[in-house]
Amino acid sequence: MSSVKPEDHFKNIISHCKEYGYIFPSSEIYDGMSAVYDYGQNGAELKKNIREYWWKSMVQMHENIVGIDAAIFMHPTTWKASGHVDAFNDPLIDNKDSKKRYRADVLIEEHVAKIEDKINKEVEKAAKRFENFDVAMFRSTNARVLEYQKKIEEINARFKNAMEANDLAEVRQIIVDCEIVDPISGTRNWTDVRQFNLMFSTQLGSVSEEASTVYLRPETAQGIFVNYLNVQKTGRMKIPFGIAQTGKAFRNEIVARQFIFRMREFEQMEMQFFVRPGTEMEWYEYWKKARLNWHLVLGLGADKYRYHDHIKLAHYANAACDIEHQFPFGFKELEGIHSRTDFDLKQHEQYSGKKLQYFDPELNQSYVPYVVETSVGLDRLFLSVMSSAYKEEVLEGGDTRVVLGLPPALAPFKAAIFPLIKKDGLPELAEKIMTDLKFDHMVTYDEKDTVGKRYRRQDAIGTPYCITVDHQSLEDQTVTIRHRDSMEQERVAISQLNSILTAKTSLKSLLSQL
RNA sequence: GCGGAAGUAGCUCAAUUGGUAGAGCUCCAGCCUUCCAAGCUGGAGGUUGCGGGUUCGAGACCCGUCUUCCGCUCCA
Repeated sequence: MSSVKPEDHFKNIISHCKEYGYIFPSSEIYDGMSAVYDYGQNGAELKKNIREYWWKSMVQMHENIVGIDAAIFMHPTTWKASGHVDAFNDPLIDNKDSKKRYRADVLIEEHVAKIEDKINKEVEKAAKRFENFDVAMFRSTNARVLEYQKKIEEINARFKNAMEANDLAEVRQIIVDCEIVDPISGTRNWTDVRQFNLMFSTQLGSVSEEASTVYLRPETAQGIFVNYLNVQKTGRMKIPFGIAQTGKAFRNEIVARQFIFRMREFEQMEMQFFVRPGTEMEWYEYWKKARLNWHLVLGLGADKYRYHDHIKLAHYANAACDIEHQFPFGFKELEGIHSRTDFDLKQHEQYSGKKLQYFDPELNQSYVPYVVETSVGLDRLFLSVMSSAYKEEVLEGGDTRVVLGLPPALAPFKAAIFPLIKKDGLPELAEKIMTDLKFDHMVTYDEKDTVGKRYRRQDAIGTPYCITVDHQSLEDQTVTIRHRDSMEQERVAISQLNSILTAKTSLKSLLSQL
């Protein structure tokens, strides 16, 4: 480990990503876009390799999982059914003194809860005072309780009307009228209520009068749910089975930061596993384990991963956990495993009017399947790999090197091929080796500068092997192959290079450990 | 969104109280021929994030704006 401070460590990783063609700020010549990044020549390769590792581990390695590629545009009703139109619309309000931001609806709900507490206290007090206490009678007759109850109903009705009418000024007025104070500053110095719609919307249709509002999908999962029956029927899928998908999703985050950790445009890799109701917890446990193992096989360090079980569950889930990874800025969510019950399919049944059931021949009955979801952010995964792989080493003799210890199967280039010197026919032989290997492997060629410099350049982009052609190569058709991590060399026959690279750098080397 | 810090070459950073924008590394073309970044010669690369203002003169001072980092907040 280096002695670099954590915040510098993260900065260095970001700089390294830019300097070596992994990640650039988007539209940088126009000053960039907040929280939008572009993948460069090496980043695109690494990202593609991670995606492929995921896809093959899901689709190719499981006979009962198939992949789809749904459109980003979906029928607007999809998002009503999924709950995103409502749940993704948060009215927010700031307190000008404490500078804290709150969800306006939460403030009002908490205020209502406080009044309910008061009712309960009245009931408790009365219960102590009277024998043969009739709670229901007390609640329906006590003047003070009735007054509280009336207040609650008034507030709830006002709030409901305000939200339905999208009247944000009225929402603020409710907060003012209820004399709600900021718990921190204790003041009522509120800003206006503002609506943050976390879904991006756009217009479909070229003529504005005929155009309708569509959303850029905030998750890929719904593309799977709306196609669940198509895939089940045409693929003759038998429960339990899964549908996998990778693709872009979009969220208009209020605050999007920490490099590519939270972006407004990002790529998800999701798999929805359809199971018989009642068996979902077994499958939830199965995928929880399987997914952690998938991460561990990357070899970036077992201590960098941990589970985080959700206590507060989303509206659709009956169990949920995250796999967290230790990023330079702490343990953060990398992947989510959720038992989503039959919520989504039931919702789509209701909104579409189509039956989304499965006939189970073993049970001889039809049902809406339960769903266990695994959902991982590809960009986060990229950052987890990059930040774990980045090392600043101090070598014997005091000089330093920056090396990306990428898993060889994920590295953009599997090998670099060098002539030791740029004459005596060495470049010609090196280029011939290159030409032979490139049908099967991503390889690169370099003849500039001393060979030591070239090794370091490859270390910096994470190339696991460097193949050097020297004078001996011309005589006995052997070359040296130099290992990135140990910097050790061995001499091998040119004819063996292809199979060596296949054995060490193909995805099979990872998939076979699952 | 609020508070703090910052923005000068591809990267890391200089530039005295306001007085001609520089260095190292990288990169490119050669020379040299050596298995772990360090030899030699030459070269490219900047309206100092952007826009105003003060001044004889602004990289520096003032205002606005954009972007990034840290903290708060948010994350179905």
